[in-house]
Amino acid sequence: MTELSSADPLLNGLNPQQREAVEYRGPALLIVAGAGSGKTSVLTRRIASLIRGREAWPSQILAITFTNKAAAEMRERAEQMLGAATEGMWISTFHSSCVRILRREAENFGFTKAFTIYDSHDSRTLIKRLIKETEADTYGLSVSGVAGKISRLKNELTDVDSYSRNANVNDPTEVKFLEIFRGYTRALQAANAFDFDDLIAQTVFLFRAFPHVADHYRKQFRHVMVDEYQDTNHAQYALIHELTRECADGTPGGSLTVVGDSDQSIYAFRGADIRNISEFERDFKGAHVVMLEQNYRSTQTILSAANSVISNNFDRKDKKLWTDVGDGDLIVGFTGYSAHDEAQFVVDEISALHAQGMGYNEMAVFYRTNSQTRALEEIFIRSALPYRILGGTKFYERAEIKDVLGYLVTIANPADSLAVRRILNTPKRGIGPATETGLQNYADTNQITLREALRSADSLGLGPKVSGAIAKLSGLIDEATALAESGPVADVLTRILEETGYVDLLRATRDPQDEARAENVEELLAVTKEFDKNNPEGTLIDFLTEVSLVAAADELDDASGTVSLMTLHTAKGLEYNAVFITGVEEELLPHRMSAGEPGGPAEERRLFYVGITRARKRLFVSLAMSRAQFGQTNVAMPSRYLQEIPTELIEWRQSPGMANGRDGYQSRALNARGSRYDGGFGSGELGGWGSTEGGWNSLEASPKPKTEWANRVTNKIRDNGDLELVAGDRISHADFGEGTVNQITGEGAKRVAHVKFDSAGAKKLLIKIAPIEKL
DNA sequence: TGAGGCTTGGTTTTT
DNA sequence: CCAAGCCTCA
Repeated sequence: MTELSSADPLLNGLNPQQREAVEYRGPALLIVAGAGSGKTSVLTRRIASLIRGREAWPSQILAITFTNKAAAEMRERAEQMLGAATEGMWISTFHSSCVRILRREAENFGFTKAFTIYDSHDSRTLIKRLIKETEADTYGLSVSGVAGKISRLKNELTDVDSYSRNANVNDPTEVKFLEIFRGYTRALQAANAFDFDDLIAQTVFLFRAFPHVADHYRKQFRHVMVDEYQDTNHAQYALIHELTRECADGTPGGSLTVVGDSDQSIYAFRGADIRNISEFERDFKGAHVVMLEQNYRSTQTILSAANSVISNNFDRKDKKLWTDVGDGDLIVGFTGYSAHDEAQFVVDEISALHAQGMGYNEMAVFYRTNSQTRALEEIFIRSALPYRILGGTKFYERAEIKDVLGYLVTIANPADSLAVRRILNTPKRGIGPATETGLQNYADTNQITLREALRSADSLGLGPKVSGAIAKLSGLIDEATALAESGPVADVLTRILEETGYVDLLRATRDPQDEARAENVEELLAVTKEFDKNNPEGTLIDFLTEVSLVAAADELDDASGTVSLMTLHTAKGLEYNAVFITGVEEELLPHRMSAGEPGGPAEERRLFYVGITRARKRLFVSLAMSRAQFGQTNVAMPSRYLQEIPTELIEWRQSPGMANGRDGYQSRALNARGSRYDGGFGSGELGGWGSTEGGWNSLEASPKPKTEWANRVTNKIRDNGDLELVAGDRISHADFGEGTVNQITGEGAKRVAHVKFDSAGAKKLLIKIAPIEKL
């Protein structure tokens, strides 16, 4: 081991803990990296110091991240330090590392290196067909239920055989599920395809089944580093274990460095197991732990709020983020009357910050659920503020893109019948479901693939028109396959588009959205050209791999000059000068679905924590008093997490407890220590929030909301609380006039009156807040 | 084969 | 309320 002098530029500007994280040498190292503590910098410097100190060759480094973006960032930073010496390093995501290994080793276990990667949509399509075939829906099995269960099992490394060994054969539903699981596994194998979860799980199975193969990679990767370790699921954990295990010939496993922050674990619902990090020291005996607590991102005010919130999670290693940049501004809180009112606040503050010189791309708005974008978008558009929404429908998930990719997949992997089915009648060429079934049956009886069956269309006794169409399609595939042998991907795609007329057909329709679809396809063509340019040696398979594993078409370009809107989940790993966290309400944050689950509220708290710690300088938290959801307007309660921010750190523009505009007034109830809010929709009571002046109840005295948008929702929010209504009652509504109650549904605060109005028709009203009177 | 009506379900989702 | 998917009918 080479001693690094303290003048080493690699250690410049590092604090003692960071330095230790770079310099420590041993079999296992856990870097507990709080938000904004410079972990990427530490990780890349650690790599650089291994190379510079001649402790490792580049090819012995394996650095694993979860996202392409994180991998790209790490590679870029490593290149800045090491230049060409980074060549040969594996710096990539879990999934692409596994694909790389699987492509090399696929022939060991019944796949070819041309295998397809099924995304979750492909999986569902397949499962849907299996459910239909086995009539499993009559057993209460749904596509999403089965897909979710299969995914969970794979993440736990349970394959069909081990599942069947423990299955309860007396439970017909379980037997049915097993049948589908088996069919699904067979179909993937027959199609020479892996789903996302397989990529990890099959690599683990490969290593376990072929120790000499595993040894090869163990000997290659002497230094394994894993980022965001708190988000690893069991399969990923096992993969890391397998990679760093001792070889059969006694060669010790490589050194393992993991970086993570259990306070930022927000993917438990996807199988991430927080114990992987919290029990790291138990798993890897002699592991060394370094804690990075100094934060280089946020003001002390923001960090104090974050610390205070997260400290409410028990069962965590205590750590306190701190900074030496000073307190900065107070957090600003706002309570809107409605989601639109809240959005108006966000927009107003963004305009003000922009007027003070902050760029739009330095600001971001976070929310818990995608459906919250609607109100925000409306106000952003109306205010002409530039914005973009991250996440949402991904480019490669669009139907038109998947159609076109179906051709490329068919060419690259002829065994993939799912892809063949997709393109069979796309664009329309008269090959209907009956023909498809006929072809599939023919393929099954003759033990050939669907692709091969297309060549025998003549012997199927189909009409001349259909046979001709199949022959033409088959010819096109052959032709394009030949082209793909040597030619660039763009040429293959161009030929397909020409022969099928796909884009022209889209342009010819009257649906205005088809123009956008045509543009998307042309965008894809541009992507292939770009790929060809960047990868002169790249094959069609390489292209498809990249496409499958790149999520959103790299949405991040920070120079765009727009405000970014995204979910709290998407926000992880990002940072902005100003951050708005919206919808900080019970039922939303924590979300109603997770509030009852074990560990749910704690994970939601971490989500809030992640949101808070994204902010560098300014943090805004906002909520609405009423929120429309599923067509109904519900009373919303401030989130329990709001109370966990110390009073003195928030300046309320309009506080939840008292929104009547008296300057300087702050709800004592809101920030009072120990006054735990435990009410909810079902409780029928307002809980601890209203103790000063009745919480939401006092709102009738409020001044009119400042935005005209608020008028869209009734601004006379009142509390009819215990107003008793029964079917047959006559009522009067402020907007709809008089009517008769037909029935009452729901309970407590959620009681809904179904009213037939004399002139306004039938309406459903939330009794608690509707502006109604019993006549 | 496509349009339109009906049902259903509606957290989050790095790959 | 509202989007996606399914079914039905011309």
